[in-house]
Amino acid sequence: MTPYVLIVDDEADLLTLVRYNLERDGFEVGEAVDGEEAILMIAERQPDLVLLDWMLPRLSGIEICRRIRRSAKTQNLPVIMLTARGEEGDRVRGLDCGADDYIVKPFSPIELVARVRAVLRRLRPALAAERIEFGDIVVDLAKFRVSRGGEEVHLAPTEFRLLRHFMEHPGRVFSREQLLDAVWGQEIFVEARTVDVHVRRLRRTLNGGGKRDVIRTVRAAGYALDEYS
Amino acid sequence: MTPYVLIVDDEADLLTLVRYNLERDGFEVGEAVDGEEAILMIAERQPDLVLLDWMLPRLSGIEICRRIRRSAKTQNLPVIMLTARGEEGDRVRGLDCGADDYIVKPFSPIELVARVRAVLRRLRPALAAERIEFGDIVVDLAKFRVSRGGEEVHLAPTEFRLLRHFMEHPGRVFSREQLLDAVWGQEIFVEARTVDVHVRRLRRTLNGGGKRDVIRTVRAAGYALDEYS
DNA sequence: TGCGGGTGTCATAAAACCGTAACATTAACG
DNA sequence: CGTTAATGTTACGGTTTTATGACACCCGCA
Repeated sequence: MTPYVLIVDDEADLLTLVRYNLERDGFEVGEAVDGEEAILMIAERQPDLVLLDWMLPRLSGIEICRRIRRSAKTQNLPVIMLTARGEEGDRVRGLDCGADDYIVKPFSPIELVARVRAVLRRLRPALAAERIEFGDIVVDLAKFRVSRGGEEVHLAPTEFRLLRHFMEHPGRVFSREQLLDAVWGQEIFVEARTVDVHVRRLRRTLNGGGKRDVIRTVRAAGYALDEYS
Repeated sequence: MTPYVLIVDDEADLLTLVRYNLERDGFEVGEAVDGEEAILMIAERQPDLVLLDWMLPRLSGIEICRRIRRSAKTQNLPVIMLTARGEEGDRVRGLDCGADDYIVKPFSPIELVARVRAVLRRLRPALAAERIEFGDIVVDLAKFRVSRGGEEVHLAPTEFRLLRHFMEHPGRVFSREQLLDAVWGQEIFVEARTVDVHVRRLRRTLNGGGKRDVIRTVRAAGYALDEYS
């Protein structure tokens, strides 16, 4: 199911940022702050993909990458390198040592997730699910398309993420605060009631034409995708 | 679909160069650094064509080629040999062992791609697609020509590559960063917003005469070829 | 050296989207 | 029923994102 991504970096801020964005996009995330910890964590539980900082204390990113490639168990483990701008010249070396892609810092969250997905799609097609279905609703993550009953509907970005989050956890109830965290972001400060408005908008576009309401309101608790008809 | 080419060479620089040029021209690329790895990779996933260095550690190129020809599964797998200047005398032996073509190093990227295409065209006509169609748009990769509704349109080089990239992944949404990588190249540093301008130019020439816009803007995500009318 | 297409960047216009508050409605509970 | 808290709905100003036009630079070529 949800792919497990290990991120190796010594900057706490970056770890937080990456973790946040990957989790928001439905990945499970592990963290390591240096090369040795990374090696241990990989041995303990093999990730589906490793995000590797170029410059690391103890073991350099390159060295870790080499080790990963050397071990039979992890030979095909997808690796993406993170390099600071100015180290771009090292790109060739990075790819040489067996990385599957590289990302130049600073990067946008969108780019990060896109690349992780791209690499997974290339190397672990089964993991990079690009389509979620629930009843007569289909969300295509690669094409950013949503349809209900075969009919295409247009969602604004926030509605899209909100729906996706619901569809990734069908039936589960989320409080407004949880939704704010998952869909908006943790550092963001918006009124909890704002969620109501977006749920409303989502309902309007999704239930257009008198279709059954797919979002269930749980009084004093939050909202959920409604499992039953 | 996009042909999958396996390069077998022990020089990292050459691998990178070839990969870069093939990918830029719409091929999918796999790499192996020695003969044994090549054999394993071929067994795992059969390529549509193999680029084989003559001089290789472990198993020589010739030996790999023989093995490829010996196995029933890979008997008809197209093979192109790479030979260093001075080894040309070996050409006969190379072709004897069953290679379909050979290229003398150093070679130009253009020559490489041209030969790969030529061999594919001869042996796997269906794969050497030099033409991509999408709706009423036709892109001729060999002639660098584009037409819409039978009418020829002129695209600048960048617009051409941009359109080609979209047409190779119809419907899929690409972020500006992904497009920069795929269309401009990974070493290039240009503003992400520049993509907007080229999309604009592509739209203008492609939609001339009030035709339907074929490029879909996905707010906060990127652009895609629009699949539906 | 002048010309002309091709590119990248910027400034500004236009569009889409978002958050909030205010008011309406509903559900729970006595 | 009546009260109260929670949710639904709407409208609107402000913000973010994209579209567009203009411009300067580069490069190949006459």
